[in-house]
Amino acid sequence: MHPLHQLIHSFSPINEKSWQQLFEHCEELTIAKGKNFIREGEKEKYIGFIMEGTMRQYYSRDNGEEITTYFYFENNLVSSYISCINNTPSQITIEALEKTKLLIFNYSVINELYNKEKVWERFGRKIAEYLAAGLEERMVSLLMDKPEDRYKKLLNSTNKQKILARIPQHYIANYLGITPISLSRIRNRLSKNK
Amino acid sequence: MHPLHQLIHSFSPINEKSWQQLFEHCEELTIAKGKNFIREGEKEKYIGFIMEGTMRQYYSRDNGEEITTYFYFENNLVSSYISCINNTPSQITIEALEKTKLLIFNYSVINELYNKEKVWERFGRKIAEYLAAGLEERMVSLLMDKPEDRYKKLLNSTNKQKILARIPQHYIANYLGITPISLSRIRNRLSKNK
DNA sequence: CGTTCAGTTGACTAAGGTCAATTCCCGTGG
DNA sequence: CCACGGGAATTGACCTTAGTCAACTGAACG
Repeated sequence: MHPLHQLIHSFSPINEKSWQQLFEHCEELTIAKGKNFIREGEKEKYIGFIMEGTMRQYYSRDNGEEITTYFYFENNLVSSYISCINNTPSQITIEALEKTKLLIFNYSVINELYNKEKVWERFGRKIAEYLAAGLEERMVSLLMDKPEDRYKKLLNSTNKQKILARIPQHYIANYLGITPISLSRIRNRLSKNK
Repeated sequence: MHPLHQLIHSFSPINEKSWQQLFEHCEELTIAKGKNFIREGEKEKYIGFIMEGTMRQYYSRDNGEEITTYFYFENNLVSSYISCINNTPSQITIEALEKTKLLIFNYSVINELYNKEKVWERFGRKIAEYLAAGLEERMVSLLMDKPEDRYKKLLNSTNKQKILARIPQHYIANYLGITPISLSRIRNRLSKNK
């Protein structure tokens, strides 16, 4: 089973025939380190599935400062999901942190599948629910935990290895909502206290 | 058209017959000021639709401190959505800030409708997408904006009237991620600077 | 080698948190 | 109708912690 088919299947059982309807519209795309998959302001809506590589998603402030909000690894779906569902220009940019191989398809394809078959509609629901649950957890952590606690949680997360090994520290910092300098101090503090 | 039917219809067109399948499982419930609709740890999953009243949703810390994460008004759906979709005990409590009239139904009802009809599955998708978009916006604001900015955004929001008029300030404060004392100072600062 | 950029460290600033006292508001009961 | 009680909001003094700015180190890469 194709890894993307497998991922989709884990949300909503999709048989081979239905899967082909998506797969026939997929293309491969390789993005070099430092290049973008999706750019802020863009209207073309693509969904990507990471075969190999690492990406980061960020918002830009007026002054050009970048605020990282997410990291993606192998077997993750990447896209400016909000801009797809609201049909608005993307507010985010998604950049490859290493050379990244993607399987991509246009959002309009998935949208048509939503119309065609109930199992695809269910897939859309499950994905959105999964996303909402993740966002809620993240939001609550930002409200309830101190930066230091959030860093500790990250150290205990299942993605720990991947994140710490493959993501530069200053991106992790603003993913946690703090400055790189501050994260450096937190790490210093933690290493001394035990 | 029943106000709940109307709300559902705005997400996914649902005809009278389909609507009745939900409506026949609805009950009315009135909750007195200060009483809870949903309690932390609870497993029974109900969805409510506010006919009249105001509610607030909060998480509890170990030390008993409450962190308010959302407010609900007339025509809003209220529930521990995450616990419904993950089928886990609720982490949140939803409390009536005034005497509140609800129309309620069990999540299992909606879940069966998801199985029965595609239009209901679509409704589920749209609701989840709507929720995800709202959560993302909120999360980004917590990452990018200073508390003062978040308060200013609240002052410009469409819900401004409702929130400021009907919600005690100390709940607004921790909705913004700050202490009531801090919010008081921010208000003071803003009133002096113009 | 030197250039570059990530990460650390130090000195200082700013802003929110904490604790405590005070005032304000509002509903209740005498 | 007024006095009282209690919670909400404000204010002041002080503390803690993250932000800012700048200097320095060190590793990566041409």
